[in-house]
Parts: sequence; structure tokens; C-alpha cells
Amino acid sequence: MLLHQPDVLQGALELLDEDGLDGLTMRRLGARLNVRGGALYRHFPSKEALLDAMAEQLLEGVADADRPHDPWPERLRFLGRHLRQKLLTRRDAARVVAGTYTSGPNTQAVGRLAFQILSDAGFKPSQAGALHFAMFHFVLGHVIEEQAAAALGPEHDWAARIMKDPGYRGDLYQETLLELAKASQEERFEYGMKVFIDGARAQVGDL
Amino acid sequence: MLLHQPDVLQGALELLDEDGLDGLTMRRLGARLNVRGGALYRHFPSKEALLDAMAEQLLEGVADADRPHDPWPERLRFLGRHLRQKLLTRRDAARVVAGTYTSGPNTQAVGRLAFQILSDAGFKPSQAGALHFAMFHFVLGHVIEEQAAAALGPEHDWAARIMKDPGYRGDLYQETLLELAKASQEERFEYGMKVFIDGARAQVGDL
DNA sequence: ACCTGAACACCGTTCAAGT
DNA sequence: ACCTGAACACCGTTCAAGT
Repeated sequence: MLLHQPDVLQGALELLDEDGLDGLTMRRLGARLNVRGGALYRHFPSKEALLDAMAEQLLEGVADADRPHDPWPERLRFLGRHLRQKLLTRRDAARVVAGTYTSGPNTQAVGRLAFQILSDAGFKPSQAGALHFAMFHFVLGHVIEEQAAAALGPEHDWAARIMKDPGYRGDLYQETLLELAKASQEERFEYGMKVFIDGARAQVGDL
Repeated sequence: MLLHQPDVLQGALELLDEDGLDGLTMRRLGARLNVRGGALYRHFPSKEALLDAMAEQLLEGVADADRPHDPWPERLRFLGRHLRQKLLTRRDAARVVAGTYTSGPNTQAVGRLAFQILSDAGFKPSQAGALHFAMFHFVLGHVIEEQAAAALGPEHDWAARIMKDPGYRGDLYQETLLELAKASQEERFEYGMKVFIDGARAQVGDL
């Protein structure tokens, strides 16, 4: 049976989920699709183009959750949450999206929505632009870290090693990092979003 | 003349500057040091270990600029600025630091300082931890983007391509992204820092 | 102790030739 | 039009053998 672009994209996303970004090679993707690696170049001109298409797919629907009549801080919080949730559905998704510089429709829709929300809030275009970038840096950075920690797995026993370190006892910084790794990542995410949004509200005199 | 660890590290940083992270391979680094690639494994157990050492070196001195008697928002802004400046001194430095999970002395000192400043401001450990991560995500994301744009170079003529797009005229979002790319990155960085810091101040009742 | 030479097990990508 | 087979120009890493 012949392969088509959507099959390759679908297979790539499945392989990403199973083996992670480092395990995603053209040869292995070919094998999964019963084809040699070189054959994939009939469907995508390069691995980079495939990764761009994957990033696009990973952002599908993220911009659809807006409630335009809610207050802007809620809309922004919602968008951030939705983006994080979507990225968490697929292994290494945040790294794929961060490592790509596409302007496909989904990518644009997400950026546009953040920009729109901030414009509605009263920010000047240059400010809305700066802030929408800052927000994506926060979300992507946060989820990259979450997914990197998940990949190490609980067996890495990072905690136990730190505990044994003689310098650990009474080191509030190390202790806190340890607690943070074990605590709810969602809670930490929400706190970051709140600080960001409160900072934005302060600019606009809404705080 | 025999090679030692510091020579390899120094050579790696120079090669990074000249050829970027993608151009940094063990074989090419060996060639630059008049040695075969395999010989480097006498000095670093893996490329990853070398990259960790590079990240450490890239953060040297960043935590030394603190003025403990200044108000905490100024201290935080200073640290963020200093980190950005340091990362900008070497090509792809932000990608190297972001892609690495060391806890060498310099890396720790930077994290510890941010944590200390936030603790002094009155944040609980878990909050200070969450915020210091958020701040690094912002700074690293910002500088990665700056350095990626710099690598494309002005000849990429991204601007001209967008201008030709029939959908461009009157598209405030695209227009703004374009302006943002041409505008002062420092200004955009400062604005992001201000929003973040004002958000933090709001949590602590200082706003 | 450090380096060479050579290999192992891979990469992304290209392209004539087959169907 | 799509795929195979085979190659090209690389990777990171290992290791016996040399000095």
C-alpha cells in the first residue's frame, strides 16, 4: 500500500511518542512504515520540514478554546493552560515545538490569539508582541522541563543522590528544588502564569 | 604538546563561537586541537560531559554582580540582565545552557542567587523556586531566539518575504512581528523583565 | 598518560534504477 | 508516482596498539 504525507506525519508522531525526539530518525520512521528511509523524501523535503509539520499538528486546536467575552486575564490563563495540556499529550512535544520556527496555520493561530487577547487588554502592538513571546517562552520552558524530568523516570533517583550529599542537610535551596520536583507541576505552572498575568495587569493599571 | 582538560574546554568554546552548536563535533574539535576525535575521550567521558563543562564556563561570574543592599526588584533585574549579557557573548550560548542539566558551581550559584533574592523579598521557598525557574525560562527563551535570529543573518530577508505575502497588508500581527524583529531586542527583554518583576511584586503586596 | 588507526553502529540525504 | 539499493559524507564512541 502506498504511503501519503498524512501517513508519514502520523507515523512520525507515534514514533515520537514511543521513542522520544532523540529516537526519531528517518531510517527508523521508514522501518515503522515498511519503507526505506530515503523513500520519505518523496513526502517531505527534509527532516526539518517533517518536524515543522509535526509542530503544526501538535498545536492543532489550541487556539479554539478562547472565550472572547471573558476578562482578558482569564482568557490568557486559559490559553496558557490549554497550550501546556496539549503539549503534555505527546512525549517531547515541547522540544519539537520550541525547536521549530514555522508559521503554519495552527502556530499562527496560537500566536495571533495571544496577541489579540493582549491587544484587547489595551497593550500597544509592540508590547503585546513582547508579552506573547514571553508567555510562550515560559510555557515551553516549563513543559520542556516537565517532559525532560519525565524522561529520566523515577528510577533515576535524583532525590536519593542529593540526600546523600553531605552538603545537602540544611541547604534550603537544594531542599526546595527537591520538593519542587516532587510537587505538583501543574501548581507550579499556575503560579508562574499568575505572576506573569499579574505583571501584565500592572502595566495596564488593572492592579 | 600534550592536551589538558582546560585546553579542550577552551577549544570547544572557540569552536562554538566560530561554527555554532551544530558545527561543534568531536572530530572537528579534535582537528582544531591537532588530535583525532577519539583522543578527546581521555579528557571528557562524553560529548555531553563536555557540553556540561561548557555551560558551566558560560555562566562564570554571572552570580557575582549582586548588590545585596539594593531593593530586591533591582537585584533581580540586574541578575537577569547580567545573565543575558553573558549569554550574548558567545554564539549559541543560550542553547548550550538550556540543553544541559548540570549542577556545577556556577550554575548553582546563579540559581542560588535568584532564589536568595526572592527569599529576601519574602517569598516562601516553593514560590521562590517556582519563580526562579520562570525567570530562567524567560531569559533563556529570549536569548535562544535572539541568537537564532542572529544566525539566520540579515541576508535571510525574512522581512521582504512577509511583505510580499498578499495576506500581509493590514495584518497587524504580522506587521508587529516584523517590527519586533527589527527593534531593539534589549528593549523587548527589559519589558519582559519588568512585567515579570511587577508580577512578583504584586504577590508580595509591594504593588 | 596520551594519542593513532581503525573500526562499530549509526546519522541525513541523494539518486539511478526498478515497478 | 513511489520505492529500493547503494552510496556519500558525515556522526559519537571504543579500543588495541603505539610512543
